[in-house]
Amino acid sequence: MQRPFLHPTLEDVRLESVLYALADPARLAIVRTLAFGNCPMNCSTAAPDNLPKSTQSHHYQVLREAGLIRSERKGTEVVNVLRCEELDQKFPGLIAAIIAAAGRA
Amino acid sequence: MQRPFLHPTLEDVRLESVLYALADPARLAIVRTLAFGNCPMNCSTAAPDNLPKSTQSHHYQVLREAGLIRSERKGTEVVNVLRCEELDQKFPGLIAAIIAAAGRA
DNA sequence: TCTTTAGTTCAACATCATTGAACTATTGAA
DNA sequence: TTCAATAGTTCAATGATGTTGAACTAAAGA
Repeated sequence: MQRPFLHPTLEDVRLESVLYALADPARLAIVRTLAFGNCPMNCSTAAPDNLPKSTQSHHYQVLREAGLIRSERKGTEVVNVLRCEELDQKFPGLIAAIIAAAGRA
Repeated sequence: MQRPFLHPTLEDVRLESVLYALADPARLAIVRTLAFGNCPMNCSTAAPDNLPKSTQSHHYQVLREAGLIRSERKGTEVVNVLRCEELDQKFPGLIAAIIAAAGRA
């Protein structure tokens, strides 16, 4: 058994970390894919193509530690979901506005 | 006469750059101060205390190039305003959500 | 047990941020 | 005018971060 992932509590989620995490094009793309897919998705599926696995892994870690996603091991995969309801409770309208804004690029 | 500041057109403003600019605590503080002051404000006034001038200058450049603020020289000062109406046109609700979210920290 | 799959960790290198020191432009006073 | 003060800018050095190939691990399936 591998050690489980650590996720910040909603209280510990910081706005700066959320913005920082979403300021990267690859991570923003992952979040959009999770948002529109609205179901758990493994890492490679939600990530942009041609992104090296080690880079992918790093980006998921940043998203997780910022509190944007929740990850869980399922067999050989890691499945991820957006923590949107929680985040919207803490930062009303923020994630929705960012995802909408990302749609215009 | 010093060379004038360059500001991206609204069209050239990229979401990633906006998020990146606001992911820094000092820059977020500057933006909040400009938002609540709702009038042109010089650099030192809007910046957090004890921030070295060269660092300040760097942060204003990042905010300017991201399209968040508009700067103009007035005598020995540089006065800055938030480009909020413009930004809200391009990214509806985004800046408002971020400023509101920043208020809860 | 062996192989495949999916992801992680490590280490090296590249890129970027911070800031002291020197500089510039403008203003106001003498 | 000249001089000093004010407000920012630029440069260069250092420190902190991001990216990624290579080696590794854990689970699943043949």
